Amino acid sequence: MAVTGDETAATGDMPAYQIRTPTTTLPQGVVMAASPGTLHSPQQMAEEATRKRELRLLKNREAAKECRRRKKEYIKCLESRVAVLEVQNKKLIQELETLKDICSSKTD
DNA sequence: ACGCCCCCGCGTCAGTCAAC
DNA sequence: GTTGACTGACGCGGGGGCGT
Repeated sequence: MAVTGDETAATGDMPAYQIRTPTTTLPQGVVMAASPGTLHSPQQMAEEATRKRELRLLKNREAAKECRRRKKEYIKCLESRVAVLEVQNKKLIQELETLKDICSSKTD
């Protein structure tokens, strides 16, 4: 089989594109937050909240892109597997017909 | 040229899950 | 309980095909 066949190997009921691998890398240019103990004024708190939100959106944006890429790959993989199985099915049907012919000619 | 429809990719939100 | 990663769902905008 040309397909990897690992879509159910690791997690049972989870599609391959859903298998979660830990990612700790941040997008370029992202700076981690200052520790909460260093914050003082309400303005600083608000700026920190805004910065955190922007960071979260940025990361989620990247995660969504990656998620869609994996999903497309997964679907592509399934489609090629379908193609392989269809060819295999045709061959088996053909073989069955041949065997039927042989059997019927013998009983005649 | 124009409107309409369909498809695709994107950004965002909300919910879930696992790790801590 | 909190946090971060992941993903389904939703809405939006752009591009292409098609009929008028």
